[in-house]
Amino acid sequence: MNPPSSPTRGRPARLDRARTVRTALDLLNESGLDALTMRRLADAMGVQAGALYRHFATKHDLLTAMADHMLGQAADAAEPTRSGHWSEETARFARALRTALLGHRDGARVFAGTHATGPNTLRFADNLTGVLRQAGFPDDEAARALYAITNFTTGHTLEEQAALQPDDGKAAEAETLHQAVAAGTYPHLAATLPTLTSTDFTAHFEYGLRLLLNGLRTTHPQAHQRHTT
Amino acid sequence: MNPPSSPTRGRPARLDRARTVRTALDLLNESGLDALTMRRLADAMGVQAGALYRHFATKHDLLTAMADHMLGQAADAAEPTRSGHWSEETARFARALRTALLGHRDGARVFAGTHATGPNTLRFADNLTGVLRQAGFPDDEAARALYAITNFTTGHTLEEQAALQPDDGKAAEAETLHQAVAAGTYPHLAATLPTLTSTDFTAHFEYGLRLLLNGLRTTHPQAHQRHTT
DNA sequence: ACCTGAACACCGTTCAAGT
DNA sequence: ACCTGAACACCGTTCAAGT
Repeated sequence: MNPPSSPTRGRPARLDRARTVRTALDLLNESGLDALTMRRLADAMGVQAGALYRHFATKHDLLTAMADHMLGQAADAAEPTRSGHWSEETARFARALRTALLGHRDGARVFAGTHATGPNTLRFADNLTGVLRQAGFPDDEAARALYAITNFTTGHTLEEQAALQPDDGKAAEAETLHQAVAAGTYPHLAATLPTLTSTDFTAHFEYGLRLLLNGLRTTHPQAHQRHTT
Repeated sequence: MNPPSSPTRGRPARLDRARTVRTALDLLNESGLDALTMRRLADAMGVQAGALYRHFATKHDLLTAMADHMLGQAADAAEPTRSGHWSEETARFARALRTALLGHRDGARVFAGTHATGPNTLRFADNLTGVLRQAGFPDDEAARALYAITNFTTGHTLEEQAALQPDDGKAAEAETLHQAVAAGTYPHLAATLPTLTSTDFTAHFEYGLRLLLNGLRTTHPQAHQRHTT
C-alpha cells in the first residue's frame, strides 16, 4: 500500500505540518506574533528557513494552520450536549472561542488575520449553526447569528489581548485619557471611567454576549420566554 | 508670542504630523497596509525614511494617528441629533464607525491594531456613551454597551475587508468549503451555505447590530417597548 | 526526497554629519 | 532646526546545489 520507496524509510524528515504548527504556537506563546519569524521558527526546528516552504507556501499559510489548530480547543470545549437550552449552548460556544483565542499569546490577532477554513474551524461553525437551527431559527438567521457571535468574540478578544500586552506606552495613554477627562472635555467618559478602565474583561465579554443572546431571544420564532437571564 | 526664531521663517518644513498622516492614508488606499512602509511613505513625501522619526516615535505611533484620523469621519457622521430614539441614534454611531473603517483600505486592520485614544476616537466614544446615558442606562451598562458595539463593529468590518481583498487563494478556499460540504461532513453549513457565502455584508452587519439593539432594549430600565423594529 | 547555502529585495530604526 | 546618508540588525521568499 506504500509507494515503492516508503516515506518511512531513509532519513526521518525533521519537518512536517503538524509538528511545525505546534512549534510555531509554542514560539508564539513565548515571544508573541511580532517575534514569530520564519527564521526563528526554522531555528527552533533545527532547520534552515527555506525548508519551511516545503510545507507552507507562505507565512500566511502557516498562520492559517495555526488559527485552525487553536480552534480545535474551541470546537472540543463546545461540543453540543443536547442538554442545555439553546441560549446556554450558544453561550458555551462563544465562551469556548474566547478561551481558545486567549489560550495563545496574540491568539485573536492570529485568528482575525487569517481566513481559517480548516476542519476545526468548520466543525466549530457547523456545531454552533446546528444549535441555532435545532432551536428553530431559520437558516439565514442561524448563519447571520454565527457571524454576529464570532465577530463580536474576535473583536472583543482582540481588544482584551491588546490591553494585556506588555506596557507599550500604556501608561502614557491612560495619562492622556485622564487629563482629557479631567479637563471636562468628555463628560460621559468621565462618568463611566471606572467601568471603561476596568480590566475585568470577562464582565465586558459577558455583557456583550448577553446583549446578543437577548437579541436572539427577541427574534426567536417561538419567543415565549420572558426572563432576562 | 513666537519664540525668537519664529518657526514660520527659514526653510519651510516638508514634514508635519497632519500632512504625513494624510499622505499615509492615501498610500494605504492605493497599496494596502502590507505595502505601507516607512520608506515608501518617506518617498511619497520627498524625504528620507529617517526624517519621519522626528514626528512619530515608531511606525505604530503613525498607525495610531491614522486610526484617530479615520475616526474623525465616524465622529462627524454620528454627531448626536437629539431627535431620534436612542436605539436609532446608537445604530447611527455603529453604522458611522463601519463606514469610516470601510472608507480606507484595510481601515479595520489599522483601527484594530492600535489603541487609538486621540480626540476623534474620544469624541466618538463620548457621544455614543452620552446617547446611552441619556436614554437612562446606568453608567456601567453604557460603558459596556459602548465596548460591545464597537467590538462587534470592528470584528465585522475586519472580516468584511478581508473578504473584499484581492484574490489570495480565495477560490481555493471556497473550493475546500464546497467539497467538505458536498461530502456531507458539515450538514448545518451546507444548509446555510447561501447566506454564509453571501457578500451582502451590510445585511450581515445590520443583523448583528439588530441583535445588540434588541438586547439593549431588553435590559433597558424603562423597557416598555415591545416592537422588534 | 528533503534540506542547505546563499542570495534577492526588501524592512524599521538610529544617529553622526551636513546645511 | 530639520533633514541626509549610511549603517545595523533584521525580514519573507526563491532556488541551484548537495546528500
